Amino acid sequence: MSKTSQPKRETERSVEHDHDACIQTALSRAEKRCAEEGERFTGLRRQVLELVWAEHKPAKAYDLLKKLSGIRSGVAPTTVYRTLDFLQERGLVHKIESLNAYVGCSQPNAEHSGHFLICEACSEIKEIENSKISVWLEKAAQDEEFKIKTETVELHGLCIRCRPA
Amino acid sequence: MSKTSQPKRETERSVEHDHDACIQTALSRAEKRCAEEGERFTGLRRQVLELVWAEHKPAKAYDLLKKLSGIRSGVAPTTVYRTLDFLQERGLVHKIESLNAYVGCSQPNAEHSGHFLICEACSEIKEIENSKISVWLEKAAQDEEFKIKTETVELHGLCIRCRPA
DNA sequence: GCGTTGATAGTTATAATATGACACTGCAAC
DNA sequence: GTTGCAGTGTCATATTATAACTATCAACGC
Repeated sequence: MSKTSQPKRETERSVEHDHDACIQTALSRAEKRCAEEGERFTGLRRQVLELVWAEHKPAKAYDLLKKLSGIRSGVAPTTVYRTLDFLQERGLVHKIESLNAYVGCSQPNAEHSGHFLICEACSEIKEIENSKISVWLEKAAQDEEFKIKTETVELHGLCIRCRPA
Repeated sequence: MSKTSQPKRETERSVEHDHDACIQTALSRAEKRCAEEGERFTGLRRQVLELVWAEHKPAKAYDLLKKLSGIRSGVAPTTVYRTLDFLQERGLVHKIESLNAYVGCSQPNAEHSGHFLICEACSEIKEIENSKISVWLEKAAQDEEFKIKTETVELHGLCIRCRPA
């Protein structure tokens, strides 16, 4: 949560991943995106986004609620859901429907539904940047003359670190 | 719900779709599938499956609960969820994660997660039989060396009948 | 047939997730 | 500085889902 970068912790990811920098990037992108749209990136919104980005894992609304209560007062479920809705509408977080949980969006500039790889073992979530998926799905939908508006694609399984060698 | 086929109603679908036959097919497939696995296809299970299949639309657990209460006694949430779990495990129904609702599975023999087209306008759900989708998703996952176990693919939009000409 | 056993279903309670409606506050545009 | 509205606080409640325990039933060996 600090603005200054911490020494890397040797988690599964950290060898190649400076997560404090990762969070900072997300926050500045959010700031920029809100500015572009004439929306205010308030303290509450920043805090919630920061908490969602705390890990590359799904964050449950009521867990966010608990953590948020630790850093400000007058926090109710509404507070959290309202803020998550705001962030979702601006493409700053995605809801993972199959988990009732939220993750930070790694490419908030694009107009897109997210596509996710979700590890059953370590819970880490990776958003796939593969735009071919949408093209493929469009193709499949066209066979039925169906016009896609939003895509929920959540692939559960084992990530590279958790799958047996 | 009757065993005998009713005259077709002129719903959006019915011109080409005899839904009573559709339900009957689903029920006999379920019966067969349970028999194969040495499971009992009890009255409760049949009633729940029948209710799920009442329409090609997502059925909410608590709506099923209400309807079920109309045709038997001692029905509680547990009753419904337990039965839905049973049916899901045998591939007879799918849960639509993005709606917290259930639909009958149209291809219960296959070992598969479902892929769905969900119309925002009329709520009808169509399960896509396109096996290429899984192949494509596997391919995308392989880039990340991710091993997929289950796929949630729910495409929201407008079906052929509801999209503007 | 009869008792044993395991699966099925009933019962009660409660947890987890999410929304609605209204009031207050403080920033920003004028 | 006032006014208006977005943002937040507050309270109440709806919706979705599970846990733990009990009772019942049906299949099987004897």
